[in-house]
Parts: sequence; structure tokens; C-alpha cells
Amino acid sequence: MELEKILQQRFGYATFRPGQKEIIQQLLAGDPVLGMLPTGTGKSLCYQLTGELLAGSVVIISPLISLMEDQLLQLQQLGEKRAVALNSLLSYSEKQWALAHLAQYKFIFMSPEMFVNEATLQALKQCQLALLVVDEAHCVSQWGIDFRPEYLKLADGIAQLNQTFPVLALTATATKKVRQDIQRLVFDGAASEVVYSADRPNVALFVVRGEKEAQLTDLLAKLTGSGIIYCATRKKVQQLYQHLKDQYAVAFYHGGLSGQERRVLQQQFLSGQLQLLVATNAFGMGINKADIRFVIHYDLPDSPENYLQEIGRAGRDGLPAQAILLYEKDDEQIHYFLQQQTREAKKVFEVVNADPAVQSQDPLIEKWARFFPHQKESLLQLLEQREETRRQQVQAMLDYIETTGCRREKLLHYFDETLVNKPANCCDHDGAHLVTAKELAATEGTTQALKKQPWQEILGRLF
DNA sequence: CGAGCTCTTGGTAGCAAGAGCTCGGTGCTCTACT
Repeated sequence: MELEKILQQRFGYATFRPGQKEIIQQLLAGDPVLGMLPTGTGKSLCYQLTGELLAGSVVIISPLISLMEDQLLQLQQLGEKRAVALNSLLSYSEKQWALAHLAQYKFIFMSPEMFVNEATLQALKQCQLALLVVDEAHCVSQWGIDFRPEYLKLADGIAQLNQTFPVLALTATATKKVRQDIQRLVFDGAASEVVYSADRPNVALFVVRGEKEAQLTDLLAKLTGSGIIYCATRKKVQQLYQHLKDQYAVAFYHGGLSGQERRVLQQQFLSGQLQLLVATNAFGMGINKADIRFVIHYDLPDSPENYLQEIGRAGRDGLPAQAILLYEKDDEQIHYFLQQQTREAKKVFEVVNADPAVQSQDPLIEKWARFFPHQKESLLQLLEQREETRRQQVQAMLDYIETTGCRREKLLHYFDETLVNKPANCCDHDGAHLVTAKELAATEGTTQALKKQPWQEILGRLF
């Protein structure tokens, strides 16, 4: 009763979405929660509303500066002025000032790197904390030792604060194993789990084999609406962009772009000025465009976890959408190579073990030495485990491609789920066929909204 | 491991075949230098 009233008055919603109330109630009771809610169902409301009701500050640990900025803006639009994003966009003096006055903020956003920093932890100790949130918590498992090792130190940092407050980890997609990683690396024990299905029933699943460039040309001629094309490397992204740029309103996106360039592209894609975006896996987190109609994987993704994340960006409006994976023999090799970087890193680490004097030579070694000075044995173990996990993830993608049964069942099985309600347009092994622009134009009713696309496109071109 | 580039070889023409090299994803932060 009480919670619904606040929801209405403060946020303007009449009812909670699935899982929200359950999570908020547990947090208010002081219990730690791991929440897995489908994309676009208002995960941030869970901490926004809880924060309103508890005394003290809410710390939100977020993987990307752009996510912090988005959520900061969202809070400001709700009229919340006591919010800050503590990151490298602040000048030295701004950051010092914010650290010195941390307790006056209700919502404090920061990266895991910033959180485990000694000065930040000291400042946080001086604050009364209402709640700590780990946003996009699957990153804890996904970005381990070889990429953003600070994610492995979160539990340490939380323990150092030496206070009692509930912790909330939020994600949209996590297998049982990923949830176990989150339990271990964030909660240092058992949080209760509020878990909803990772399935996106309105996204039909396809695998297409054969010469990929021809297949892509063919697909794009048939499909309508906006879409993302994922590639494994920056080079491939650029090549496809060159190939498509004369025919489509298209741009490319990868980690080599500046923050400014990224913001412009995201905005253009969101507003419909761009129909297609060719991207590496750098693109996507925090992107909330409702009417993405298709996601094409020109290259094999490195894991079912990432695949589900990436195709989950299609069809958030609930209307029919399609996920098409193009595969040619040996596409998986690039991932085996990239994983070999982990193996390389391991060799480098063995060198440090033998001779600590080489430390300052290599930035990666230096970083590891700084963060894990007393855990070298367990570090090597971690690297080995990680490599094996990643190898299995690539294999799981190959199994998905090879399967003769229902692809949705296969994918959900990997997420320890069983498919209960099979959608009519499920996958290419279950009678689903690619919905083309022509067919859309011929159908009525539910696809009404899609039919707006042609004139929007024409208008877009005119300007 | 594979793509794509440059260089070398062979045999005496211009260019084909093959050898050898480099590069390849995801982001935070801080510091020193321009």
C-alpha cells in the first residue's frame, strides 16, 4: 500500500513491474538481493525508490561513464539534485570537493576502479550508507582478471567500509554460474535471488550459413526498420561500413572512437537518423531504443551470455523482431586467439613471479602487482579457470549453431531455464521464417507501428 | 589461427607463387608532457 503511494507520487507509476516490489521490500528489511530482471523493466527504480526511504547515501557502482551520466540525468529529471557521478570527467579540484562533501549526496555513481581506490573508501567510511548497488552485475563475472581486475575486489571494498547496509546487484542476463560468481565476488556469501526469465519471446532466432557478404546484402534488402550489425573486430566493422554506406543510413561504432563521437552516434541511432549501426561489442550497454527490429551477427559472438545481451536490444517495444547469426567455418578462431591473450598474460605473470625486478616494464604486470600483491598462486589459478570458461562459452555458441532442435530451448537451457511458452515465431527450426518488409506492409494490426517506418525514413533523408 | 599486407624468389619477361610479417575486444584512471 505504502510503497504504491510513493511510486505514484514520486515516480508517476500506478503499479510496480515484476520483481521491483519484491526487491525493494527485501532491501528495506536490510537484506542483500541479487536481482535479474528483463531489460527495460525499470531496474534503476529499485534503488531510486529504496534510496528515498532509507536514511543515508546510495552508492551505485556502474561499469561505464556513459551509464552513470544517463542515470544521473534520469535522477535530475525526477527533481533529485543531490546526485553526483564521481569519475575522471571531474577535474582534480571538483573530485576533491566531492570527496570532502560526499555525505551530502543522496546518490553517488562511480566505477569499480573508483570504488576500490583508497581515498574513495576513506571518504565513504565517513558517510552513512543506505544502500550499495552493483549495476550490470554480470560484468563482475564477464570482465575478470585480464580486463578489469577491480571487479574482483568489490567484496573487499564493501567489507572495508565496516558498516551495515543492504547490497543490491542488478542484471538482465546471468546464467546460474554467473550468479554464483556475483554471489561470491559481491556478497561474500548468500544474497537472496529475485530471478525472472532472460527469454525475449518476440525476438525470432535464425542461423544463416554460407558466404556472409552475399547473405548480408540479401538480408538487408529484405529487412526493414533499424538494426545493429555486430562484428568481432574493428577492421571488419570498418569494411562493412564502407560496403554499406552508399546504400544505407549507416555508421560504425567501436572502442576506438572518442566519447564525443560515441555520444553523437548513439543519439543519431536513437533518434532514427541512422538506420543501421555496424559495431563491435563495445556498442550496446545502456542503449534503450525501443524499436530496433533486428540484430545481425556478422561474426560469431564469444558466448551465449553476450549473444543474449546483444539480441536482447531488439524489439523492446514488444513488437516482432529478429536475431540473425551468420556463420562460416572457422569464425570461432578469432575468439580462441583473443583468449590466448589471457594465456599470454599468464606467461607474463610467471615472469614476474620469477623476477620481481621486471615489474615496471609492463603496465599490465604493474597493475596486477598493485592489486594482488599477496595472491600470486590464486591469480594463476584464476587465469586458468577463466580461460577454460571462455573456451567452453565459444563451444556453447558452436553447439547453438549446430543444434537440430529448437534454438530458443537450446539457448535457455544454457541459462538453466526451460522454455514454457514457445512463441509462434520461435526459430528457424520451429517454423519461424524471416519477416520481410513486403510481408510487414501486407499485414495489419499488431504491426501497425512498424508501417510508420517508410515515411520516417523518407523524412530523415530529406533533412 | 587467419586476413591482409609487403617482400622475395625465380629466371631474365612481367608477374605469379610463396615466405614472412603484423595485427586482432571490451574501459576505467592517473600522470606527465605538450
